[in-house]
Amino acid sequence: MNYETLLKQHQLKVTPQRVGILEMMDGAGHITIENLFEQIKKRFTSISLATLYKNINSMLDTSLITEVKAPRYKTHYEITKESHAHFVCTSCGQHKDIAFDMNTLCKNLVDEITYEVATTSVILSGLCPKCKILKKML
Amino acid sequence: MNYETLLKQHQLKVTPQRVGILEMMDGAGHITIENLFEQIKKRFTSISLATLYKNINSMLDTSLITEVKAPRYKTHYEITKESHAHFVCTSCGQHKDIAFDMNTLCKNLVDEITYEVATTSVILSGLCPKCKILKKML
DNA sequence: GTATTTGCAAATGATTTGCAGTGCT
DNA sequence: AGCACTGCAAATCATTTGCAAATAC
Repeated sequence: MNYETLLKQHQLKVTPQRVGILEMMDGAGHITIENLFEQIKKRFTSISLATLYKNINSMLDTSLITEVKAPRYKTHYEITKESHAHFVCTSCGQHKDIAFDMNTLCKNLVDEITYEVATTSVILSGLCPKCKILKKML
Repeated sequence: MNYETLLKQHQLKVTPQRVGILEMMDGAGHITIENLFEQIKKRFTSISLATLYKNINSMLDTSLITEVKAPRYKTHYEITKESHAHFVCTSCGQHKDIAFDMNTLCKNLVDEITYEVATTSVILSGLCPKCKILKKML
């Protein structure tokens, strides 16, 4: 993925900090502000948390990135991609993407004449395969 | 709905504050901490925000209530009920419940042998009928 | 009577803002 | 050059904690 192009497509100026944020977010899949700040400080020693928030907000405003707010967990951020569901493990906290046809869901869910669905977010939580096995061994 | 019974069923002591919180939450359908505090102060003049948070947390811990975290909106709380989706209007902020068969969704979404889905949350956002019409009139 | 809950004040955590200096196009 | 972005410090907003008095059971 070319992060510079991505930024320009969303009417945002290309700065090394922004490119770094996108690289790390993409590498992690989805990441919290806290983890993102820890990571990014390694490369940009003097980056400020305020800059991180400002950039996250600009990128949200232009829909370059998406917020994932799962019940009981800190907000995660990810580069906007195809409709998908999120699975959050209640034991290890792992977030995993799950293929999911959101368009079909919307058609079934909402009468399209009355509601106009723009964005959707599906969050499941429970036990991932690893934690399911670990729990049995206790 | 009998709030005292509901509290007892969830191993929580019955206090007037807790009953009041549940009444207001039930009346509103789903409500933010901020709005809940405004409302509840009218009846319990000296209630503290700390008490509100403590109670919200106890009720979450016992699953008496559920958190609804929609992207771009403040967290809402609701009394736990049947699986349903939420529709959030991006124009007026209205939250509306939508009937939704979550069990069927889960079966399709996740291979049940590997993942164990405990809770699900579906959030849609877009324009509600009222705002859709208003927008056309501009 | 004992354990839990309440309310207050203070602490902590998360996010935003203002402003001077710097960097992108 | 001009406007947007960065980094710092301070402000604001959200949530939690400790403790003494009050309340539930």
